[in-house]
Amino acid sequence: MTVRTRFAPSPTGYLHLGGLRSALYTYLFAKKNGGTFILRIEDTDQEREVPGAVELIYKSMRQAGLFYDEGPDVGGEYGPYIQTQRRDTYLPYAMQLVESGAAYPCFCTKEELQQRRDEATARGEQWKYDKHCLNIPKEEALRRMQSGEPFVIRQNVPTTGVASFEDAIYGHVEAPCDTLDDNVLIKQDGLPTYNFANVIDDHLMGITHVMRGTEYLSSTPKYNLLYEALGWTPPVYIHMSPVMKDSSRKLSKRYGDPSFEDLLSQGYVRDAIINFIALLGWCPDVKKYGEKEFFTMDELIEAFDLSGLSKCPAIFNTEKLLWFNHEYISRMPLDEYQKMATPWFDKVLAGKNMDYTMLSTLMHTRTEIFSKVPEMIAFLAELPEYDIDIYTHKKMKTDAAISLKALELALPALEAIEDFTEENVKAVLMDLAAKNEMKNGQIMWPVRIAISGLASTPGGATEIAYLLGKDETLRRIRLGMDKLQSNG
RNA sequence: GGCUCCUUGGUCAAGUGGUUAAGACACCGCCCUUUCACGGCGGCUACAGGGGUUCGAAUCCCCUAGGAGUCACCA
Repeated sequence: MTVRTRFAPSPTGYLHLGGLRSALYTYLFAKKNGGTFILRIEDTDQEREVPGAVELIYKSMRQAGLFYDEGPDVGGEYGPYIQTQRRDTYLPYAMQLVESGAAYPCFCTKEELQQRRDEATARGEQWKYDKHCLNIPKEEALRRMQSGEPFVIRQNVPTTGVASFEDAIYGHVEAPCDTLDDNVLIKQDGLPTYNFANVIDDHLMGITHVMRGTEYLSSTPKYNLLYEALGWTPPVYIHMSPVMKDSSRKLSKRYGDPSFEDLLSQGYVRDAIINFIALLGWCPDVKKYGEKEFFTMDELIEAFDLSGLSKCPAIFNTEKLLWFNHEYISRMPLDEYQKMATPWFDKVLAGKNMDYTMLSTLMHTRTEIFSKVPEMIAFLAELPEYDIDIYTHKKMKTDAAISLKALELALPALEAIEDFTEENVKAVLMDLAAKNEMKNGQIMWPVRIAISGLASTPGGATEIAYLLGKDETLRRIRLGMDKLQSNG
């Protein structure tokens, strides 16, 4: 049997991280088994549809590297892959169920339902559809449907017994039928609800493995009843635990939690996000992969196995993502780094004519996330205000007096350099330390403080001096000397 | 509230009756070093609680507690 899986989002906005992870696992499972990965758009709720969301999904999937074999914009033999474009396929199946008694038309208005629901609530009862319209004789019901009276079609769930299914992760799951409601299958607007569309489309599209979030765990027994009534074999169900913001809240845009797009624009790199997300709720077989935690997409495909999926919700924690991001950035080739970093450099250094290649070598292994780059290098554009206390450093054996001396020595020495390269600056300053019997740090530390104004910087004194250029370096050293003198 | 599912350190997690209960991130030391970062070494912290079953339980069963999901003409 060829594996066919699908990712079936509804176009209500951006691709959130929970959705991204579901899509990733579904993709990995298909590819691992040499199967087909399908994208299907579930847009049966026309009111919730957000304009442009479908295109956003296509774009995000590609950015994430999740290439589907079949889908609305790539075609396939089982299309269309947008449910509203399949609107006529659902009713005949619903009528087949009506015919067999597994479903029935319902003419109750929303107002009537609301009233009965309120009454039930007032009596302290749990509301469930009361099968009111199940009592209408079939001929009368058909006549009313044909006469144009508004109707919906409801699933006729048995009142006794249990409904169940087998889940690849959670095992046997069952629910007493009397706790299950007669859900609407076909809405008044003629479109199916998720409860019906997922069954019909998964079957029609030949989906062998249904992978989705655990929010469907408790309604899946009902779906199996539908498969049964239709005489179809249910797919293998694989329910995936959610991604949480904290122990009690799911990740959601409503609370400002980042989407995949947001993460990218903040300067997280794609492969780091994918690697991190993959390991959030799934663990590769330790026997085969040991402590390995860096995986390319191909390696994820190779390693993916359902037995590594976790049953419990995982909290999305940016600390580790940040670490992955740092690692991925450090490992990328320098030129690639420079290409990615340039727009961020430009935010504070545009027009400064700075050596971006040199800057890149300094920032390359120090960049955790690109959005932090501008503030890390802002001191190059403008010397920040600083307190002379930072000239004092115990380990470097520096204080204000030594620092002043160091700057006094450094100024003419640097001034004398013709070709102001990093190597030359370094040679001069090291030489200075040696000749004056000072520790390297006693020269380097004060110079770096004077030209950066910061206790810690990407790169040391010599690299920064080179980046700033001779004039600016000398200007900042003089400023430092002034500061030290006036406070001394 | 009913139903369903879940519960190993702060976080991600390994573990499927016998382990000194891995590893990673974070955090804290120390080393390296012209700062920071990187790197190296070391440290801290966990089986939700209570009952069983068993020679032996994080692993099996029950109860309690906590959490999540669901109970729409949303998906």
